[in-house]
Amino acid sequence: MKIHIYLTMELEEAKSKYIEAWGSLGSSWGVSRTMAQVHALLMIATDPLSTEEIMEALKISRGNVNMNIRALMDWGLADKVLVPGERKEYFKTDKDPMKLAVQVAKERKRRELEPIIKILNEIKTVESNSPEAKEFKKVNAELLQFANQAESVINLFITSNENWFFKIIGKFSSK
Amino acid sequence: MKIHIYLTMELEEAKSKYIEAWGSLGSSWGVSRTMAQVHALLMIATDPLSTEEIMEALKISRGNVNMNIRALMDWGLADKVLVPGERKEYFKTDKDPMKLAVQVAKERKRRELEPIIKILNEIKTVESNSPEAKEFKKVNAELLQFANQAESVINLFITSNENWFFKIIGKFSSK
DNA sequence: GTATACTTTCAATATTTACTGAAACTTCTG
DNA sequence: CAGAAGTTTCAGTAAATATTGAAAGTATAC
Repeated sequence: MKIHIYLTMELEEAKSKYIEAWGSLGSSWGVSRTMAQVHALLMIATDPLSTEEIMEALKISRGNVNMNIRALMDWGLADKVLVPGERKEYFKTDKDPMKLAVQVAKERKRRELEPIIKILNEIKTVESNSPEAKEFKKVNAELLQFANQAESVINLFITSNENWFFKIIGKFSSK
Repeated sequence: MKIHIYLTMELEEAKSKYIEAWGSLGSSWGVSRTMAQVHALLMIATDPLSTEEIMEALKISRGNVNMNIRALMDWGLADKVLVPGERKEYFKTDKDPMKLAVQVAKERKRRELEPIIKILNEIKTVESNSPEAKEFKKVNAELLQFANQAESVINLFITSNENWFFKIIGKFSSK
């Protein structure tokens, strides 16, 4: 029995670490800390969780859980699960990191990359007679080219199912 | 003359748009808005700029310029330029977007990906007798594998010079 | 050495962003 | 339809982050 308790503690500690790490990483994939923590919690939960369970696990308010769950659903990172006979709503997330990554790539492309490509294309039309303007256009064109290349990499990543993407990369990186 | 003025205005407008867009994109590559704006300004400047010029262009304080320039140098995104006979310091950035991207990838790998890989490896050692712990370990292992794959993609990108990376991708994405 | 021309630092402040909690709203159930 | 069980909203507040500006620090020139 003693051993059992010890193991449970260990697991709990590992879980907190996991949630904490995921939370602090959150800002790097363009997501708030709490949103990432809720996501982490869903990642490691064996079953879908209710609002109450999330509240308790992360010590955050009902409103906060609701807002962040909604944001996660908006990103396509969490789903509502309805248990027959139950009135409460439960939430789950896909546990496959690859699917998560594809989803994040998709959303960020739409939210960040596409708007800047649009602006760079608009700027392309600026008149350029002065040397200063010429230089500016050149920098702009290079950045636009780069952004387009980045977009095609992301598209490749999004459309490639499973880890086909990584297999390709693996082949080349060993050279 | 009238035309000249018009063209100048156009260019100035394009420049502001560029700086603004780059600034709002900033947060997505893990950099503050002002830091990204300073960077944008250096990107489109024909010559290295002094602290005063940056202050004036972006309407920000001396201390703010100093801090953000330092952060950019810390990221390897800006360099000090000393003009012989001049006491003032000037700053420039590399105008090649590919070099910028490599630099950002390098820094973010170090600051974000590596720490989480470290934590995931630590967590891997948790004892797992209960089914719950087994499930947790499985999720953890999958994420670790994914993180390692991501790291090798980034490494490939960092070590590949010029757009060798994109040439490879291009070959496959056309399939 | 000291006057000058700058750069750096940092406490105070402003701005932005996230969180709470309670009230309003929406089902469902008998 | 009334009440119960649950969800959503949002004004107020708390926390985190960024910015200023002035004082302290540094280097150069004379």
